[in-house]
Amino acid sequence: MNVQRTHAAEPDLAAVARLLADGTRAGFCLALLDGRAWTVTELARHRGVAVSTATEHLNALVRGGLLAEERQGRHRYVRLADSRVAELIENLAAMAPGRSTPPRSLSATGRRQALAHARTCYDHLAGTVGVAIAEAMTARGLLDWESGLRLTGDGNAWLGELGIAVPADTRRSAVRPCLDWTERRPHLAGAVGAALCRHAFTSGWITRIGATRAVTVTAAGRQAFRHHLGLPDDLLSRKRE
Amino acid sequence: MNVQRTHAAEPDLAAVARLLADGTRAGFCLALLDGRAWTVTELARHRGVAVSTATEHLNALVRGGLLAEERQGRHRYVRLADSRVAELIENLAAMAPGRSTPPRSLSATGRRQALAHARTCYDHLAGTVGVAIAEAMTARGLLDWESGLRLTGDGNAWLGELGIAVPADTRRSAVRPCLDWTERRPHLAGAVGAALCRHAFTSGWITRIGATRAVTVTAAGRQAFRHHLGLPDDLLSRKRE
DNA sequence: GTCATGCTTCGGTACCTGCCGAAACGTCCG
DNA sequence: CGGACGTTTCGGCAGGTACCGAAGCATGAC
Repeated sequence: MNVQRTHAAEPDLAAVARLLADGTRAGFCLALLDGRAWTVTELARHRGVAVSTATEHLNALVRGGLLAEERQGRHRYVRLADSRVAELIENLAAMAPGRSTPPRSLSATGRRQALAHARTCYDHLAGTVGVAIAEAMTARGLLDWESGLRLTGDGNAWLGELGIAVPADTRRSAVRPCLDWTERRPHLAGAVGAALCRHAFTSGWITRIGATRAVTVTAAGRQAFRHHLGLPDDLLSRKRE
Repeated sequence: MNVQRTHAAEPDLAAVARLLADGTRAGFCLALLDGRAWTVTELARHRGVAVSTATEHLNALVRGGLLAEERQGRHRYVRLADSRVAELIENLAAMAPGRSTPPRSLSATGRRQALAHARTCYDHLAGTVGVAIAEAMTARGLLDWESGLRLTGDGNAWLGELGIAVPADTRRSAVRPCLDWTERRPHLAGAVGAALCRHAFTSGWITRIGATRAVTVTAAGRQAFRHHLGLPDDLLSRKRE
C-alpha cells in the first residue's frame, strides 16, 4: 500500500533525490564531503537539530545507499558510501545558485575565507590552492585536457619522482575534474587527486584547521609546491585583508 | 518569511534536489532526456496528471534552472536547460535502485524492450546498440579508456572519414561515458556522442519509433555500422523471442 | 554495582506540498 | 466576431514529513 506509482521501465530518480531534498540531510552530506566519518551527535550539533532528528535522517540516508555506517561501541560513524556519491553531491552543489545569503557573523566570514582558500573535498584538495595545483600541473604538461582529462606520461613520471603511488582502481578513473563551488573552476579529483592529497598530509605539506575541512599550507608545503610545481608563496598563504 | 535556514558558506543543495524529489517532476525530466521539447499537455498526459498540476511543476523546474522554455503562440515548449542537467539526471538515475516493479502489460513490455534495444539519451545513443557502438569503437582503438575516456588520433581520423564534424565546445567534453540504466555498461556521450547520433539520424541509419525515445536501426544503418564498426547484423535488429 | 554517555524509539504537532476542478486568460481559426 | 484550444491562476483538500522531548536501551567508565 502507498507504493509510489512509478512508470515501469524508469529508474526511481525521485527516491534518490528525495534523500537530498531536505536541508538538514543535504547539510549532513556536505559536511561528509570532507571524506571523514562523523558521529550522529557531531552531525546533529553541526546542523543544530536534536539528536533524535539526526538519527532518523541518517537512517534514511544509509537505507538509501548514500551513506555507509560503522558501529564502534556506543558510537555510530557514518561516511559517504563511495566516491560516486561524492561526485553526485558535488555535481548537485555545482548546479545550485551561488551564495544564497551573504555571511552574517565575522566568524562565519573567516570560516568561509578559510574554506575558500584551501579545503578537502571528499578525499582531494579544493579551494584556491586546489585549483592552482590543477592549473600548474596543466601548465607543466602533467595533465592533458584535450578531449577529456588525462594524465600524461610526464605526469606519471612526476608522481613517481614524488614517491606517490596511485592505487590501481579499475572502477575509479585516475584523474577527474571536480568543479569548485568557490572558484567556479575545476580542481583535480579521482584516484590521483586523492593520492596527492594523502601525500600532502603525510608529508606535512598541509594540516587541518581544527576539525573542519579547511586546511593550511605549512612552510614545508610552500617549499614543496614551489619546488615541484612552481607555485608562488603568496598564493599558498592565506591573505589577510 | 519562511526562508529555509541555510548555512552561510554552503550551496543550497537541497533546493536543487527538491526539484527532482517528486515523482511527477522526475518523470518529466526523464521524458525530457530524449533531448526534445515537449508541451505542457504532452507531459501532463505522459504522467497522467492534470494540466494545471503539470504547469505548476514546470514553473518550479524552469525557475530552478533545470528546464528552459520557449513560447510559441499558445504553446509552451520545455526542454532540459543544457547538457549539464542531462548528465546530472543520468547520474542520479544510475544511483537509483534497479527496476522497481516488473512491467505489467504487454504493451509496456514491448515498449520497454524497444527502449532497451536502442534509444536516444538526451542527444546521444543508448541501449544495447549504444553500448555496442561504444565497445566497438574501443576495440578498434578509436576510444581510449586509460585514465579517463579519451578520443584517440585514429578516432579523430575515423570521424573525419565519416564526414562527422564535432563542434568545438570548450565547456563540453568531447567524449564522456554515460552509464546505461538498462545495460549497466557505459555508452558514448559528450560532443562526439551527440554528433554521431545526429549523423546517424540525418544519414537515415536510425529512425524514431513514433514519438518515443526508442529508435530502430534501418537497413542502411545495419550496413553502415557493419562497415564502419564491424557490428554484426543480429545485434542491430531487435530480437523477437 | 552505579552513573554518564551516545544512540534509538515513540507519540504528537505543525507545516509543507502535490493534487484536483473551476474559472480566467491568451492565441489561433473560421 | 465567436468558438476551440492550450495554458495559467486560485481555493481547498489530503497526505506526508521534519521536528521535538521524553523515555528506553545499549556501552563504557568508575
